[in-house]
Amino acid sequence: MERSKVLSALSALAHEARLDLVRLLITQGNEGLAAGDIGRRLGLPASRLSFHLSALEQAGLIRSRRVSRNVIYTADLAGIGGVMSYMLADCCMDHPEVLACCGASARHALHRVTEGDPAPRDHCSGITKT
Amino acid sequence: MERSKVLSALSALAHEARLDLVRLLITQGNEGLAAGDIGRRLGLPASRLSFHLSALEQAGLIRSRRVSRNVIYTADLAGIGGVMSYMLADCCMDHPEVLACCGASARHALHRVTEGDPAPRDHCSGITKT
DNA sequence: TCAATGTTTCACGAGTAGTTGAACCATGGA
DNA sequence: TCCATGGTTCAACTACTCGTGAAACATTGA
Repeated sequence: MERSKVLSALSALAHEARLDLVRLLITQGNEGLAAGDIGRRLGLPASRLSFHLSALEQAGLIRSRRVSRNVIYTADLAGIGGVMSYMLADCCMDHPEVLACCGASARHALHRVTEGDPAPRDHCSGITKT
Repeated sequence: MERSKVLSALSALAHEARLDLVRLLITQGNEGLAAGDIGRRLGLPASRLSFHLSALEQAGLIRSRRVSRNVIYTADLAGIGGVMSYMLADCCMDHPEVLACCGASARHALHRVTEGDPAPRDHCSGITKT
């Protein structure tokens, strides 16, 4: 993934409403959610919602399709994953101490390869900060 | 990690110079780098550099310590990891398709548990986007 | 104490992002 | 064709961020 795409994605994510939007859409899976439903759930007025949705779509984090009168939005999982991958691998160089914080997620990523060694998600707060 | 901290971290990262800064500092490990050296390496004027460094420090992504005349900056690996962890787990709900994009990083996180199945980092671009 | 070096802070102007409400476009049903 | 509904775009304003250069501060050595 190109650097400029990552930057625009980070910039898109760096907003409370848009982070909520991504989170909500991820929970909705491929089915997605109509713009109106999103606005009702998040309590956003239509024009602002549309503004934020187009910012996220521009950044490659969500997708849209028209279904009758509704516009259905879905999370672009590959786009989101690409940003995370860039951050972890290209920016953080897969630094062990950074990745340790994502331990739980990493386990999911490997389809629960391991069973022992809990290494809880909030492990980060206990990391030595020399 | 709190939501507001994640937002300020994302906002801090959403800038070319600051992403470079984090990347550079991560490669320098605990030893870190003096502000002046950073400026020389990245070709940033002192005032701009200081501005960006303090933004990153405020966001909990880097740390500083004074050593004689120099101010040494280091990456705050726990802070960075915390943001990544929040994004993967709390925002993306550990969604398998998102995590699949971080496959290589995930493997590192598990201390090279697996040896086979390369699953290259740019796997994301090949993910089915239904 | 003074000068040199390293770094931060400040004031300013330019550009960009965010919010709001109204107007507009697209679609489907009467 | 007309109206209602669902979304988007626009204009205007505010607020914030960025970059620049000059000034200020901190530390060290002479």
